[in-house]
Amino acid sequence: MRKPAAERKVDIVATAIDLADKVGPDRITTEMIASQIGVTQATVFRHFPRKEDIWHAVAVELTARMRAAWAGKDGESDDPVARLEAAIVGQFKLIRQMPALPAILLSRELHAGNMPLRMALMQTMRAFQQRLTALVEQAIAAGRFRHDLNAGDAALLLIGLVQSVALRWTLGGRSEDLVATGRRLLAVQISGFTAGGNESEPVSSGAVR
Amino acid sequence: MRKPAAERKVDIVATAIDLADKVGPDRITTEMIASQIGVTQATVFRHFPRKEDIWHAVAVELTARMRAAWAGKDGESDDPVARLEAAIVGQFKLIRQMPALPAILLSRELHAGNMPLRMALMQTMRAFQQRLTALVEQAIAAGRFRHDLNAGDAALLLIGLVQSVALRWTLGGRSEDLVATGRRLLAVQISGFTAGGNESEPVSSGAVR
DNA sequence: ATTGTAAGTGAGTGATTACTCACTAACTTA
DNA sequence: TAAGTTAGTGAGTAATCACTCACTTACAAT
Repeated sequence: MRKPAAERKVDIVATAIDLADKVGPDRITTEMIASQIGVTQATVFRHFPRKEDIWHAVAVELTARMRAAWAGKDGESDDPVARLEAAIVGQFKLIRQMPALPAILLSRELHAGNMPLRMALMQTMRAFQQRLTALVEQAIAAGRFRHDLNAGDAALLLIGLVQSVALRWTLGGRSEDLVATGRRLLAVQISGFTAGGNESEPVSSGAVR
Repeated sequence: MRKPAAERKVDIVATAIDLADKVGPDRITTEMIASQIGVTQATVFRHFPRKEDIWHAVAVELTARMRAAWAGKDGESDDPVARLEAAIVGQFKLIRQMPALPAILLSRELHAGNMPLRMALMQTMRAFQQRLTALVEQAIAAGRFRHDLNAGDAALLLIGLVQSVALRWTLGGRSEDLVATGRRLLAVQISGFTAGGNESEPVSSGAVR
């Protein structure tokens, strides 16, 4: 089946992401990609002259999805804590949907000798951090979080929460419910940020999902 | 220089760990190891018949060091919070000393098709988690942490803290001071666990290092 | 000194991999 | 329908890799 280049490129990127999950980002060969799509290996090189180019396209795709996952949704709440939760749960949902994400972001394929790409990824991370920092600041200003809380550090703890829950989920064979576990730990973390009554203030118990 | 097998094996394992940091765990070739030591490639195979055996030895070495790093030190404090801090700062110090550790623990080399090894690593992780959980429980019992804090979840947050700080340090070119950053965020995290006065209770300000 | 053993080597081998290229077949446009 | 363009292919190639093996050299014990 002959396809226009734009579609084939999408195929190749999607297949690379899929294989990254199955065999690991650095184990992917152009032959694997080709045979899974149902074309010959040479076809892959017609669309991406160097294998490295595939990874570049993958990175573009992933950063776009990550940004979309934490961006404000349509029916945005005016409660900063709820928005904070939404941004983080969004990441969990994205990872559940694309389990290869952590492995790809950490892979040498994207980092080794690829400064520009590396910088682009780190910038995306930093953007996420800034978004979280801003939300924490709003929560502090609204009196929902303690005033002595450092917003930047709190944001780093939240990012760590996402990373570590995702990591444990991946290494643990993905048996547990990523979003549920993430939500549970997020509640614990947030209760530590919360001002005044420490008494297990329930965190946005709404039926999300 | 001819060496007894025991020493050469140590050489090879140490070189593998060193190279894992420089080029990445999955990029290491037996030729790299050999030439860095100053022997021929065939020599490597005399001591480790299969490359996989090298990774097995590396894993044994690493898990031993990790356990040592969180184990109770000699002059053990009786304050559970101080011991908690010591266990975690110990991990930061270990990673500073062996920066390849995170990369190796996450590498496919150690996970792909190596169930027993995978299980052993996860058991080490679980042991760390249990140690932290126990310490958190003690801190709660001692009235230092909130009573409504779930010890297991708190331990997971602390592990996430270690993982994410180490990760950011690695990806960020190791420019910042890992132990200092780790200590700072640990203080923020612990202040969220702390009972009663939330007012930035300073965390074990002693001159540690 | 002789001999047995353990460490090291040189020179391979087959498998895998990214990448090339001359050529063909399928769509598109005139 | 003729001509041009774009996607796809078959058959390579050079490089790299883990691994092998017959052989040599260093060392220790007798």
